Amino acid sequence: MNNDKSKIKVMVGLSGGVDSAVALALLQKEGYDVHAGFMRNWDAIANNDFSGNPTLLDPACPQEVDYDDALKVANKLGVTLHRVDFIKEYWDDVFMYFLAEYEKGRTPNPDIFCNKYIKFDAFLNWAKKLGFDYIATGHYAKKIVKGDEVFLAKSLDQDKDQTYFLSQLSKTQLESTLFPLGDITKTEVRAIAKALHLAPATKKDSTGICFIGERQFRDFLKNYIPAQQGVIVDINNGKTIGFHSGVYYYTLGQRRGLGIGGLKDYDENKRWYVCKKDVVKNILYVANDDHDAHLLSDKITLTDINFINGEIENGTTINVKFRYRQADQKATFYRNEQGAYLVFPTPYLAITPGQAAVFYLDDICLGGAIIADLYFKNNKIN
RNA sequence: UGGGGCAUAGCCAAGCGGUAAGGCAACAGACUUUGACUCUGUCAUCUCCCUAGUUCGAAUCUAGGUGCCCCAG
Repeated sequence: MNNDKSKIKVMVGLSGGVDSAVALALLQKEGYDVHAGFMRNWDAIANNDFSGNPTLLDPACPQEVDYDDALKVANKLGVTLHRVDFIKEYWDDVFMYFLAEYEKGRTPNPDIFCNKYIKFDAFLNWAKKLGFDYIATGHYAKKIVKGDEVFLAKSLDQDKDQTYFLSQLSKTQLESTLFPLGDITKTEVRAIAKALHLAPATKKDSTGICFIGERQFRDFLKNYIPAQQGVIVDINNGKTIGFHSGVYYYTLGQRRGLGIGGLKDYDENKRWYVCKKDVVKNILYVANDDHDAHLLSDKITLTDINFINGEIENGTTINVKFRYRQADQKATFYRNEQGAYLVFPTPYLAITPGQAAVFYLDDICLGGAIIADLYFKNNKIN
């Protein structure tokens, strides 16, 4: 059976981290004709990424450290490493969207669009042009093939499941992809990397926006969206209780960075949470309770609706994740002339416009959408 | 310029003679391929507005300053 797979050419996206390194090793072991591709999609200097960037003074650019790690892995496994840049594509298709969303007062999820437009589009097409049959990544997700149909499913390691970030993929994109880590745990991945003496075996998982990295977020945004000071208002009594440096920089449900504390006549044990952003008036509304009624919604409208295997029937109740690593919650999907929306059996807390609502039926990821407006008892609240 | 009250960390605040609670904020770390949430830790020592005194010992008592608040002008 190795003969069959040896004729299948797979381009593995190799990031320099453990996950993609092990993905590569596993596919190679299975007998595929594997190559590796290292992407560079962000140029900190060219993209004016200075403020809030902790790596500027590093002796070696972190991307080059990652490249070195990727190269070590490729060399260790005897695999050819290609290198490709999608800096323009990332800027145009992901980062412009990201900034436009923030300017509207929303909280976008760039990594979802990075997958949709870069890894599973620009990178996939690049690989196809080079004659590859598939791309593969180190995502924790399963691709399940049943006859002619292909499904996206949660990874075996439920704690690491990354289908949330893959919710905007099309069936076509999925068909050309392999997820070698879908059936193993993170612990096993680390163990395999160690056993094979792969350089990133003990490397810390990377976080922050994919391809950009860890940033002091508010300062990072200030490179592109200028600070505009304004007031912070208690949504429950309209009183000004503080000042912010720009409503754009905050997320609904956020607590940190408000600088409000020790106000008289308030419960001293309670913290303040962002519950509304008025971009036009530049007002940030907050509430003094993590369960304040103003944080609740019972219906949300959706844009960018994507069903991987065809749209579900109007009125179907499904499981939905509104943020990464959140427990699934019940919601009923509706679509009419006005658009699509979800209705909840009970009000949910701090749902954030711009983030993804991702649909599940058991372990199958049906697709997802982007959260538009929030409603509570039929009143728009965002 | 008569009377009364209060001055403790960025903010709120406990403490009532025995060697500075707690909360919020902030910061750091953990978690995390977005942004958040969450969790853990740190955070007053020529220290409790200043000065002098009483005392073995004072944030706590006394006197005098200084500042703020309230009532009466």
